[in-house]
Amino acid sequence: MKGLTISQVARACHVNVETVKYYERRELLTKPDRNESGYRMFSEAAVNDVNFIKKAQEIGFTLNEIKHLLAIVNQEDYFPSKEMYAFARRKAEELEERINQLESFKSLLEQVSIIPVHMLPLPKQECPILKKIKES
Amino acid sequence: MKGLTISQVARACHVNVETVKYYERRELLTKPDRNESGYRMFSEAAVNDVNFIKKAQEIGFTLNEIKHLLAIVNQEDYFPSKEMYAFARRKAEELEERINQLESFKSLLEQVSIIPVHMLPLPKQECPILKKIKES
DNA sequence: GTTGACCCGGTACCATAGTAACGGGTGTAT
DNA sequence: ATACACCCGTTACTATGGTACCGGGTCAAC
Repeated sequence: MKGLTISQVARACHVNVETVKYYERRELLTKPDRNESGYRMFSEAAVNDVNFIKKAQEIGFTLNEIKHLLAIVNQEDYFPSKEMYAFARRKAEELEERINQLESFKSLLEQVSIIPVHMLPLPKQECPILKKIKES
Repeated sequence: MKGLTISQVARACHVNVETVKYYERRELLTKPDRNESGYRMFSEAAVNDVNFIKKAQEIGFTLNEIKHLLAIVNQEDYFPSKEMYAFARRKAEELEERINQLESFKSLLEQVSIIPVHMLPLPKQECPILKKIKES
């Protein structure tokens, strides 16, 4: 019964041992095999799973959403369901909105961050950063 | 001593009374005046402040960042400092990265969400959504 | 045979951003 | 005068995503 110990998985994924345990508790990772001493022995797949979780998080999925994704993925004879496509459309719309919001604020930040220093000080009520936040 | 009660402020800003108290505790709102009975009496400015906080949150500032912003704003003779411009540039760069990340994922979601249903099922290992997350 | 690095489960703790509930006071309308 | 909506401060609780610590077991090297 060979495999990776929890700290090997953690190191491979640049996460904490406790985080791997946590994902197992949250049922994002399936219960690994145990050796004679009760040590978790993970397959290589677990490394992929953890990396997957971390990437999905960066994109903005919550752990619950990721669990949902993984549940779909881990079905036997999986194929992308209507559910999955609906989920994709919903997420795309969410992202659209979010991107527009960030874009408009980003361009504001860019504008204000190139105001030459010799033009300072500006009166308080004209601070473009704060003005923009108020309008947004 | 007139002004707005906490629930008037809360209603005007579409937030919970507890949230206003919470912002006061977190020192995002300055301590309001009190009437004879110890009731908070807020100025109209408090409504603007809460709205400001909510908008800044949507953009992605944390309450601590917002507190920092407000501290700068509330200085007498405020003018946009080098600090503020540096902050703007830093935030703009962060947003740039974040936007690119979201953009690439959004376009992927859009692509996959229009795959005609009659083309299903796809084999598991080709699910474009999950593939993309793995690559991202 | 003991040191040091690892493992176990369990529990407690952290930050963030609130929300809910407590017991008791206030204010107004009927 | 009593109902009802509001206010007070304090404390506890929620969810999310972890981290840290505990006492004790395991294992490989020296």
